[in-house]
Amino acid sequence: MRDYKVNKEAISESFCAEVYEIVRSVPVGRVTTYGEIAALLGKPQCSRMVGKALKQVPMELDLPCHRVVNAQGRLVPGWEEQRELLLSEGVRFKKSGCVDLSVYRWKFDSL
DNA sequence: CAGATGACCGCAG
DNA sequence: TCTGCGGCCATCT
Repeated sequence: MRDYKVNKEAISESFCAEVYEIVRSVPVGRVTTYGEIAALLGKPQCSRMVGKALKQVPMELDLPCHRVVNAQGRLVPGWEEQRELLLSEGVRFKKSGCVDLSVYRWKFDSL
């Protein structure tokens, strides 16, 4: 509790703030991609920043960052728990271990 | 300004 | 499925 400078690369607050809002709006049983979020932010080519932002997201925010996958329907490398979390929400995987984006891809149009 | 990094994207073999 | 390549953008050193 001395300092909260846990941020290593602290990207723009407005950027991560937008990401948080979007990810937090993802309903259960649905997933979204980094490119989608980046596009909603007005920067479809800035998908990398989205991933970096999610990485620095504290779990205290209760963000379902596990519902965010890449455009290939693949999950986060090194995070095996993500698959279990999605399974618990009713998300099915292909035999390859990828999410069926054609079914679970969520569009930010509910708000 | 230049170089390095990253939970990306798409293509090719 | 995996690996390599180049490209994109933001941030750090």
